[in-house]
Amino acid sequence: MASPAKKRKLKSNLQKHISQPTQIFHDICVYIVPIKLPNQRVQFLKQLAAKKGFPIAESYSPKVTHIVTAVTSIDRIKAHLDSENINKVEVVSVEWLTTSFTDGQPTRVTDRFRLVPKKSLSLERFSAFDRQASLENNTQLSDGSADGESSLQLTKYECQRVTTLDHYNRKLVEALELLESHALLIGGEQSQGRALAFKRSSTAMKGLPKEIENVDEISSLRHLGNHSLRIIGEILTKGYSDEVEQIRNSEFYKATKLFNNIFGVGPTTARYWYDKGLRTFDDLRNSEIIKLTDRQQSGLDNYDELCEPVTLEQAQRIRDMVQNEIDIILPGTKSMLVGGHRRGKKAGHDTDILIWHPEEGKERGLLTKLVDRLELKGYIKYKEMINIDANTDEAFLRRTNSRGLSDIKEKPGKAMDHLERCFGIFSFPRTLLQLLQNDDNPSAARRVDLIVTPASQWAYALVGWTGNKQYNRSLRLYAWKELQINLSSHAAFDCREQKLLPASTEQDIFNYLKLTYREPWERNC
DNA sequence: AGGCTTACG
DNA sequence: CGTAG
DNA sequence: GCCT
Repeated sequence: MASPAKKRKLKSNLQKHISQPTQIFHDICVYIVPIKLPNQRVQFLKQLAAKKGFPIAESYSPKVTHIVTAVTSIDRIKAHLDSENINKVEVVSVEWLTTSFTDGQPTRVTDRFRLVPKKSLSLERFSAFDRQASLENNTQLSDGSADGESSLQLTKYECQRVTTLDHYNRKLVEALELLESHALLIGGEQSQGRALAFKRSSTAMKGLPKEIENVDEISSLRHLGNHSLRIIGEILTKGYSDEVEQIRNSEFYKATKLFNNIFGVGPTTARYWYDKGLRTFDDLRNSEIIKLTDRQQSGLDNYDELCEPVTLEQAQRIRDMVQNEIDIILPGTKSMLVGGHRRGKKAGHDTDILIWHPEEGKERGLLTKLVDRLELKGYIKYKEMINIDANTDEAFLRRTNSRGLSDIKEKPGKAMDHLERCFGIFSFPRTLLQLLQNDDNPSAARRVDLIVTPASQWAYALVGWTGNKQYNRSLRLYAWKELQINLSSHAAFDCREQKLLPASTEQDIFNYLKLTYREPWERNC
């Protein structure tokens, strides 16, 4: 235990300018739980407490009388303190501390400040989370506001909450997504993480049950830190963010974003071209130093048509056409729209079709035949085939093992040369309606993904290909971190039990993962 | 200070 | 490096 | 960038 004098010495540059308290409240001892509070905020509160004469404990001990926390679950506090024995201690919100500072003395603890167990949240979109959070006996911080509205809370993982296409903070989400996209374009090891953090703040905003009017409403929410809150605050107060607009209008962002929109061009290539001084598509076409890959050339050639939104009706027509073909090739084969359209999007950037046969193994060789037929009909402008062979299952288990777990004896994989996926640029005749709107062009180029799955992997393929991307990332991270389950779009492997988890429905997978089932349209993170 | 989804060409 | 949810 |  360091003495107060020693501590003050350690933090001398922080605290030397702080005046001595006029009185010290010896009958209390405050412990600030350093969870969910930015360290800066914790330090600030501690300084203020010292100044105001509030004894602060550096760690939890029996002498503590008030536990101050920004978290909303009593159980999380118990877990953090590794002690159930906090019954005689007041567990209060940060608001209690700040109110006490304002009063100049410890404020009487009322329910307004306590972490109170409460069953039903008033807002439907959080009620599903409540059920999920039954792992952590649900409690909620009462904010005591006059209108009686409950305080907001966010789950650790996006897959634990409902996120729909409709939400209340479009402007804020748009800004945060732009920052994410900018971070990706800048690139570098550091930026990947920053991009993910901005993505998480944006999905956090999508998950909120109402339009935010003041930063204070969300300042203690998970995933919203200094930077995101600053941007949000700016937009709330003056309608826009200087930082965001500066990026949006920058030459770097405009050019790299444009290049990155080309099918086959990722952030690295976009940045490389930008560094070479290129800014427009004409620059690309006229450049003698730039060599386009076949994929990129096709992406550039079809750029305008690929930018046209794919309506649900168009996607359904494409699926119908595919279904007609597979009915001929192998009767009994089924197909369905997945991707954004299954999540309820009315306009997507591509079409994803999942194909399978109820009888395991019958699907072998199907994709090659299907693509051959589509090619003969002239529907395919560009394609890439992705092969999943017998080694895949082995590879899956190898990777699983390399995450630090023991070897697996039994290898379930059996040899099957099995084409799993075809992605490319297809071309379809436009409908009469489309022709009326597009003067000359009789056909429309569309990004299409065809995915063939064995029946045994259908549920995993369905979850994976329904997405969205962020939902999948959160689901897989959650599965691994919380349950030591390795999840992919083929299977799930439980590393504790050392066994694959067979699933025939999406619900089976949610059950394995101890998650509340989410409808596809609730997975729009 | 480390981690950030997973699997394919 | 790129593709996909 | 944000969480642990």
